[in-house]
Amino acid sequence: MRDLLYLKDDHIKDFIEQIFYAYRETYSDPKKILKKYSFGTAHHRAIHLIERYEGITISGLLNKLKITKQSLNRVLRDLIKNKSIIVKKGEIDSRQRHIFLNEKGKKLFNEIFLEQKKRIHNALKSLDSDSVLKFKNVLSKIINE
Amino acid sequence: MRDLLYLKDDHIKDFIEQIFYAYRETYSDPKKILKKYSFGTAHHRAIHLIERYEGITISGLLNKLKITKQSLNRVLRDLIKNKSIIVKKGEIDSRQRHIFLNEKGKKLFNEIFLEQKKRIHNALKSLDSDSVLKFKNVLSKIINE
DNA sequence: TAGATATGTCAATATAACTGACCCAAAATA
DNA sequence: TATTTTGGGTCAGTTATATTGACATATCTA
Repeated sequence: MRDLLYLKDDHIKDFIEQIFYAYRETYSDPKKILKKYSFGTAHHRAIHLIERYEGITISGLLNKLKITKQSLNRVLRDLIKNKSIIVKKGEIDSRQRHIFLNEKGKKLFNEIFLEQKKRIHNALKSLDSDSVLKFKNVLSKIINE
Repeated sequence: MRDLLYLKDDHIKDFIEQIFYAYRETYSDPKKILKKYSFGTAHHRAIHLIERYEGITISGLLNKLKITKQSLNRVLRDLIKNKSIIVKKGEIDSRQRHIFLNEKGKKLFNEIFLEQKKRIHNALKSLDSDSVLKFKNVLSKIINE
């Protein structure tokens, strides 16, 4: 209870504000790269998840992105047209589509990631592992509710 | 250097993903409330900053929001029409406009904040003050670059 | 076979941003 | 004082990303 200090409203308001800045800055760094491909942040988020969860299905993406399938479809159409991703029918359940980055997509992802990495790397490099672990722990608590 | 583990690419990718989720969840909680007033997240962000920085000027808001003044103006027009904010000419520099929440705006802010507070409060309550301090420290490092 | 599930798509609309071109008034400066 | 800069406002058009709602199709499951 001696920690109640850290739960004061002003403190929480600061958090809310800082989370906004952190998101905005982290996701605006690679915008120039995306523009070269005529992509936006929506494409970025999809590419990110497809890289992280190789072979993810449409509904898997929908659950993570929390957008409608109409919105997702526009993004995926662009990525397919650009030949950054490929889509494979499920072997077990052939209704499902499994999505993968191909070579072009992997290159694009790496370009994007390199930009974002700079910021995070810079932030973390001066910190000890305890800070990093605790940061991640708090983040996950915020997400899980 | 023993902490290099915490800077591995996959770890950084996780961060980037989690920051997205944290932002999205934190800012989607109060959407039902905003809708009652026909406001969106753009209005929310403006209201938040006006509450935090009482009397903030237009250029102050622009610097924090990093949007164009045309975009900001749309939002502020709505808030003025709704009588949630008032705008005062600067006494020292009468070109400037200082923006304040009035009673209606304060009520709205509190309604919104209460929703957001739940999530953050829940996340922080089980944690020690060290975690909270370190979380905030990492966040600020990410923002400052 | 009937129903549920996974995906795809058409059309219209909403939200929040953008670019670019101006305007005015007031402050700062040469 | 004359000129330039700054702070703010606005018109018009466009783009990016999302929405709702309605259907369609193939495949899986009970």
